[in-house]
Parts: sequence; structure tokens; C-alpha cells
Amino acid sequence: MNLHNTLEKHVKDAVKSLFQAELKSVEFQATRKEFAGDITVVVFPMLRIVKGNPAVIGERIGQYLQEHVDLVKGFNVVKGFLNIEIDDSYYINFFKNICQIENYGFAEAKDNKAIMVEYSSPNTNKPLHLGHVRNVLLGYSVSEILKASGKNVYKTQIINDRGIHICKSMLAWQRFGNNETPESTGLKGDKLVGNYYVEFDKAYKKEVNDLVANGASEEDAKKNAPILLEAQEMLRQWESGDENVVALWHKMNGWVYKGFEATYQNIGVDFDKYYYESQTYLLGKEFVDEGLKTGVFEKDPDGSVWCDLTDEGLDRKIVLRSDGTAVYMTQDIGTAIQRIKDYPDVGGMVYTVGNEQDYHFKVLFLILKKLGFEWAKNLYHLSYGMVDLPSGKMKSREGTVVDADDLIKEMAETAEEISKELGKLEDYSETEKKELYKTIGLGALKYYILKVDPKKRILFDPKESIDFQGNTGPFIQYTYARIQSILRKSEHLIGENSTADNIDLHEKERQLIKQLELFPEVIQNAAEQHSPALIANYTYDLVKDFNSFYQNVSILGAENKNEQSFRVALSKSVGQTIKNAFSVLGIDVPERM
RNA sequence: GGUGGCAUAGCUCAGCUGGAUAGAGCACCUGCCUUCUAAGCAGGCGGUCCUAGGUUCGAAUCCUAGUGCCAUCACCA
Repeated sequence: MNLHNTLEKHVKDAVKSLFQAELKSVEFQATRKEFAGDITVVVFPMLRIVKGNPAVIGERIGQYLQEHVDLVKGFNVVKGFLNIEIDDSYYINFFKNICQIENYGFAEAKDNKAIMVEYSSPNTNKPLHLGHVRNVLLGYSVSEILKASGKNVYKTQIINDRGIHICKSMLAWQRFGNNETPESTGLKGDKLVGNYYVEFDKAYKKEVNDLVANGASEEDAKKNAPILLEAQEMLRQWESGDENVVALWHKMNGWVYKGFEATYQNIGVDFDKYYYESQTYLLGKEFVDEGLKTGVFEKDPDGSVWCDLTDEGLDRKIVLRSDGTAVYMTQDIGTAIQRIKDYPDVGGMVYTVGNEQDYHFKVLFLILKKLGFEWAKNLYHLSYGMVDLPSGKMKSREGTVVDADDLIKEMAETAEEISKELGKLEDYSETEKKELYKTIGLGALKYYILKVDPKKRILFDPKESIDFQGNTGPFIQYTYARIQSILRKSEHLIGENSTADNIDLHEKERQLIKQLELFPEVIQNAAEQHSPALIANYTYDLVKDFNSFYQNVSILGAENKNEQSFRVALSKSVGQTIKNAFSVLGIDVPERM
């Protein structure tokens, strides 16, 4: 029973005994700093049931609580706000209960239905960029948050491995590549393939210009440029299973997968299962047939198949082209069904995809419902805002994309520069240093992206480097390192039982315990709202409180052993909570920095 | 044009289901390293919470209308 519930019961009792009225609920909020007290009861909402002057009502309830509840040490009423002072023993007790729990904040897994979280979902024709980075960080973090909230989670992606885009790279490589390979060039596979995507575009543009110069219309030229026709032909050959094309496709996609894996590892994210579009679109087609039989879909005279969603206030949506080939929607229907077949324990799915596809997912979920799948009501589109540059959208063909690998490297370099200036790590080996720079650089990047509400767009200015001070990853990592330093210096105290019973809590200590108390609730909240930002902001508040404590109260220099070991234990708990919170954000914490 | 999202300090962002005088960081200005790591702490400056109405004891938060930016409305993905 937490403080909130306990007090709610007592306030209800108070109102019943004083005013003979039944409250349905009591509204609490944290007491503002400028007033004495720890928790505040808002009296106004009671006025509907209890008539009278709010100040007087507050006063009488306060009086009652002080007399009947041991926890309540004192109270004051300001306007309609009843500020309650809680006895230190409550906080000390609470702290004693949690200070040994390593995975504090994390709920036991009890839900036997699992959730599948999809993220990343790249095309295989170019390397990952900053946009993917946001996607991957969000998806990974939300997965970890869901786990921490007590759910079973499978992390997955859908790899867009077929289609005209990869054929363009294949064709350009065939034509201009001189049998280059990642091995022969030393390039990452995804970078190599991406280069040929750019090569294709160059050649295509040149052909279009030539055609226009020879009198063709712009529109015709764009449609009939020979290299484009050839790429389209290659796609048809792929679909008909042409051996050479398929072999080339395997080879180049293989290069890309290896490159992606390196980037994922670099970022520090992983997946439990991979899905490939080339393997799921056929299942989608089957279910289009199924839906035709049951009347969920309808066929137009030209043979195209549609789903009529006008009853839902939406349009008609195509699910199969007139030539019988699959569209995006077909594939997504197939993929969803395949996943449930593979993992029957999955009861819902989260799709981490940019908000430009809000409409698509609205439709997809509706269609799956219409097809009668029980789990369709538990689908969630984790829709996030675009990452824009000052110049606007990132365009791979215009070379304005921020490459994921480059970005991570630059962040580590910045961390290195700052670290060298501060010069606290002289005794570290080169490997240890490098590892630390990466931890800090990645911490800065991940925190920078995750602290923002997912649905808001992010403006990223490559010229202005990401901060390492203030509300940032490194600030929080730094605080963790400080705490570890204290723990190293007080190892002899850790084992000792701090009785902590006769301690008068310092205001900063009480504040810290209150903040620690919130953590489990924050995890649950973040899981419900699919928002790592809530975790980031919570952690920042905790760390600010700790630093204030650290700089105003001497930990190792406490007046007596009892207080000293209490403060060390409190620091340790804060450190553990930082570590736990950051682990669900996918951010590592350093022992020193 | 229809639909959806966003709009809070010079900049980047918090603000939970409506609650007290709207909070942080960066930037700018003051102090604080012979004591646990100054990537820090303490303080100052800085706001028509896009606009106009409405609901309410009470609105940055809810409703309506408008403005601005973004996305989307394809036999593209």
C-alpha cells in the first residue's frame, strides 16, 4: 500500500466522520516547493459533496488526519490546498524496503500474452541514416520499457528486400561496378550498394536530359529512359525467378544485411526475429482471396481488389492491383498474419513507423479487424515525427542525409575532445578510453533523441553539435560515475547494516527518496504511453536532485557512521535507479568519466 | 479542398487524467574547486502558453472557430 492509497482512505474517513459524506476519490499532488509539506490534497473537488468554505474544510480534515494518522506529522492550508507533512519514518521505511532491490522499478512478468514490437524496417538499397536512428532508438526503448512494465516482448523488423529500388542498385552495379565487392573496396556493404543507387540516379538523370534535348517531353523522358525500363525489366525477371537476377539479388542484399548488422551493433540494438517482404507478400494475397469470399473486399471490373471503408469515414483502399500483383497493404496484411502464426502467444503488436504513414496504419488495422482477427484490436502505430535538417527534409539523392555510422563516430570524437580537455582519465588504457568515448557519445545522441516526445518532430542541426551539459545523456552518466566513485571509496561501509532509524532526514535526502518512490509508476506510465521521453525526463529530475544533494551535503564526511552509511546507501540506490532507467533507454553508464 | 498532427522564454524542450505565482537546459550575467569527479552547484535575466470565443470555483491543458507549419488523401513504398 503506497502513501497515496493510504492517505486517500484516511481522507475519505475524515470526510465521512466530519461531514457525513462519501467521497468517490481524492485528488493529490506533490506539494510545491514554496510551501511546507510533502503531499497536498486539493479541496475544491470536494465542494460538490461537502458544502462550505474550502479553507475551513481543509483545516478540519487536516486536524482529523493529524489526530488519527501516525504518518501525518503536520499540516497547513493555503487557499483550497491542504498541505500535509509526512513523518520521516515513512520515507526511511520506504527506503529500507527498496534499497536492496537491484531491478527496482521493474515489474514481474505476469502477462502471458506477448507483444511484438516492429522497428527499423529499412529498404535494402541504401545505408541507415538519422531518420532510421530515431526509429531504431524509439522501437528498442519502447520494447525495453514494455518488458520492464511486465510484458513479454519480441523485437522484430520487416525488411523491404524486393522491389524496384534494389533493382536499380543491382543494375547500376552490373553496368558500372567492375565486380566491386565490400572486400575489394573495403566499403561496408550497405554503403557500397547505396553508392550504386546514386550511380543509377545519375545515369537516369543524364538519359532523361538527353531525351529532352532530342525533343522528348519531360514526362515521356522520365517514363522511357532506357535504364529505367531496364530496371523494370529486371524486376519482372526477379518475380519470374530468373536465376541470374535472383543470384545477384541474393549477393547484394547479403552485403547490405552485413552492413546493417554492423550499424545495429554499433548503435547497440538487436532483434529477436527478422521478416522479409519477399517472404510474406504471398500470404497477404491468400488473405485477399479469403476476404473476397467473405465479402470484406470487392473486385472491380478491371480485376483490381478493394476494401470499402466509406462507412468508417475513410475511402476505398486498393489491396491488389488489376494485374494481380501485391501492393504495400497486401504485404502488411500477410506479415501481420505470419507473425501471429509464428508466435501464437502474441496478443498485440506495436509498429514503429513515421507519422507520414498514419493513414496507412489506420487502414491496415481496420482491414485486419474486418478480416476478423481477434488480436487486431491490440495493434498500435507508434507514430513519430520526422527528423528534419535546417535545410528541410533529408534527401539521399541530394547527399543531405546524415549517415548513422558517421554520426555515431562524430559523437564519440566530440566526447573524446571534451574528455581530453578535462583530463581525468590519464590512467586509462587506450582501449578503455575508446570504449568510454563511445559510451558517452552514444549516450548524448540517444538521450538527445529519446527525451523528445515521439510524436514531435526533431530539428537536427549538424553544425551545432549535441550538448554534453545540462539536460543531456553525459550529464546523467557523469552523475552515475560520481556515485560509483563514492561507492568505491566506501566499500567497507556497504555491507554494514545502516539502521537509519534515528536519522533526521535532510531536506535533500527526503526529496531524493520521494523521487525514487515515483520510479515504478513512471515505468508503467511510459509503457502505457509508449514514451521513452517520460523515462528520460524522470531520470533528469532524479539526477538534478542528486547533484544538489551531493553538493550541499557531505556523504563520506557525515557526522556519524550511521548517517554516513545511510547516505552511501541512498547514493547507491540513486545510482541503481539511473542505471535501470538508462537501460530501458538503451544507454550505458560508465564507472568513471 | 478533405483528414490527421504540431504551435509554451532568443534557441531546444518539460508541464501526468483541468488546480496554487507556467518549469528545466542552452545562451547571457554573478558567485563557488587546499574537503566525496566543476561534464557540477547556488543565484540573476528572460513568457500576450499562436489568436478569438466558450465550459468551469479554477484552463497552457477540455470544446468551437480561425491563423501558421508539417504530413496524408496513388493500381508508390
